[in-house]
Amino acid sequence: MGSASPGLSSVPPGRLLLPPDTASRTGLEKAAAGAAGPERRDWSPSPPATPEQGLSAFYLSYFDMLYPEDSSWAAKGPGASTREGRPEEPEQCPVIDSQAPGGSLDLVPGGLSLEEHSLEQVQSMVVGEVLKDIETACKLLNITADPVDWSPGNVQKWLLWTEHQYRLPPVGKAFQELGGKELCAMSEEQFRQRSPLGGDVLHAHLDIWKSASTSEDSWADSEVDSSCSGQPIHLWQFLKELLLKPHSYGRFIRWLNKEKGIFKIEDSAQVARLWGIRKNRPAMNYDKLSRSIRQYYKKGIIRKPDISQRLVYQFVHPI
DNA sequence: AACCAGGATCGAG
DNA sequence: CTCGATCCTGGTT
Repeated sequence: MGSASPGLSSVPPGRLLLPPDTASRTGLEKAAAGAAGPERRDWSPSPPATPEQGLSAFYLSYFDMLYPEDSSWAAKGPGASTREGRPEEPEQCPVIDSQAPGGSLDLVPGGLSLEEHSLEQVQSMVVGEVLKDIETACKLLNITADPVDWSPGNVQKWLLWTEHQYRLPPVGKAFQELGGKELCAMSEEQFRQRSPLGGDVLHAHLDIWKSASTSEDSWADSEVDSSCSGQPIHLWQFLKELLLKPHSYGRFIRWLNKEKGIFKIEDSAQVARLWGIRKNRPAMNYDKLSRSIRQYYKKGIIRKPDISQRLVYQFVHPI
């Protein structure tokens, strides 16, 4: 049992989307069941705050892949009742800190909608993971994150890789000569026609890439703009800004406990880079950024949480 | 090696 | 004067 459930933040880059030998089977099914059927993904207790259509569809499935063991509430019999046995809303999501499995963090004081808050944190984390994995895959395959830009060769690479990751029957031939644009325009039905066995799953994964890359775009241009508001922005404001958009920045910085204002910087270099861009300070790095954060200690704006962890800070006056 | 704490200095506003 | 950038020393993980 120890083999599964990898430490999330310490996963080797080679892992990519899902450990082939642990959760591959179930994860695959979930990916198909969760992401492929966007019509009936009403599992979310509260409507997502963002307009992104596809994203919420694969939170569930992805969450499953990441936590093959702890997802009993969504577990379906292998191959059994896939369509009927639709998972209930998660009553209580497992604590989702990357490390610190033992003490970890106390989620929510209790009382109000625990599911919503936990769900939010799950979402921001999962989105971060998804984007990270896609980023890794892009580097590995030397393709862009946006499938629309893929050449026929890129499409083949992606197919090969996805087939390999998810143990799908090889279907490259069926999609030969197709560019990214055509691929993205294809319906799930058309995918199935070309590949009766794994077509629906492929389509589901392409969907994930599509929605992930659109959120990437919004990240790209919002990092330039929004400084045009005028007066100089404060670091703490900037950090809250990033935290407000987990879809865009969730892989860089995210809430560990929004109610308490506890957040974690997941990618210190990237956060520093964004801050440098915003302030037009190309030499910015995390060393300097963190020094500025430390200046907030005495001003009572940010502090270290009670249980001090690396890269984890806390707003003194959370909203 | 990366993170953390905090003193010192400097420039912009 | 405030705020943040930069640099630095020294400690911790």
